[in-house]
Amino acid sequence: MALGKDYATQECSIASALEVIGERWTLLVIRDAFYGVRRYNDFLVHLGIPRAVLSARLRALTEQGIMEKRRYQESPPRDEYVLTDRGIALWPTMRALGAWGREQLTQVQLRVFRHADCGTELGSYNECPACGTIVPVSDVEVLPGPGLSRDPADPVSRALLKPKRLLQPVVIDPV
Amino acid sequence: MALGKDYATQECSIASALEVIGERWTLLVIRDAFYGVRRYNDFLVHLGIPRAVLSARLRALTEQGIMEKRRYQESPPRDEYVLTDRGIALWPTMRALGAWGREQLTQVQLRVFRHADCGTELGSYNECPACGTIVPVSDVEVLPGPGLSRDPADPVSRALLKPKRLLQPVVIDPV
DNA sequence: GCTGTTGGTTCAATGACCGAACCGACGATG
DNA sequence: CATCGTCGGTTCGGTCATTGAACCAACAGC
Repeated sequence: MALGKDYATQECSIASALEVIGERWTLLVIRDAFYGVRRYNDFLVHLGIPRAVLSARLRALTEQGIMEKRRYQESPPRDEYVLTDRGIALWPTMRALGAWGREQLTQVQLRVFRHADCGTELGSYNECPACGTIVPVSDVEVLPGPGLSRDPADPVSRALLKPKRLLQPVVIDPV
Repeated sequence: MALGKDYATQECSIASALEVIGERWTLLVIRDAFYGVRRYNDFLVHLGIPRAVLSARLRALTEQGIMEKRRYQESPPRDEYVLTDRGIALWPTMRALGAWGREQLTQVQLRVFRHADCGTELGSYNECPACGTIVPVSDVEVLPGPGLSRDPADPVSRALLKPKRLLQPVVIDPV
């Protein structure tokens, strides 16, 4: 999108949202960010996205305040991209979309989301059936579901097989 | 999308979902369908979408079982497009996306969603705070919010100013 | 000095989207 | 019965976005 052409005239918050996150790859970049991917190269190998497109998407997301570019070491200068509060607010959308995809399309559970405090699997509204509360993103634990392949090719997918909290940086182990 | 190129290898229900509904215009067509738009021409004037793209999207959505093409009169033969159960299952996603757009981007409430039974405004999980239940799509009433313009140009937008239930066909009054 | 890693940019080719024009089936009008 | 208008499309040339490969710069380590 980012054409503003017609979406802008829609008078609809869904259209406004799609202006910002509706382009190809954008939501997958955000999904990876929730899973703890932060570095350019990790997005690259995990998504198989063209470099130019990744650059463009990260720049757009940064400009729109959904991600933040952060220097994590000088010399050599290295930056990482992390979700801002605005980006984190997309979690319910991600969950709803993922739940729809699983129920209506794949029929296989690829990932499980649990309440880190009590280990209970979350409902599709991110509520914990045991605690009766909506679980904040930082208390959500992701682990591979029964349908996920056990030995993926790329190192990022391999690192994501370990259970971990959302947003916590993924740890790529050396070859 | 519909390229299947890389999304297919993602092992992720979000990616699968985006394969199907991630293309430009697709989610806006579905949004209109929730609002009761059913006919080719009404989608056309309300969205300002190119005709060829609308045809392609409706065909794809029909093939994927998200919408259904239904003959509503013979002579002249006229069809309408309505959401199937699979399409209706997208409602939580639409709500989540719309809520994010409103809270994080537009800051203006363009539409209000109420529980038709009791008139209470719904939360962003489609729950009725008064009744304490998740409200099914057919019991949701849409009405224009404070931010919506009162005299839109196209007849479909004008017809949508009347409060109505989701999925109930929109009534276009003659010029 | 050479090589490898990270984080990019540039470029030609392909594919998607756009807007305008056209088309066929039919009803209504005169 | 000729013409006009509506509805639901298809076709087509031009433009814009995406793709994949190549290139580049900064730096670390050997």
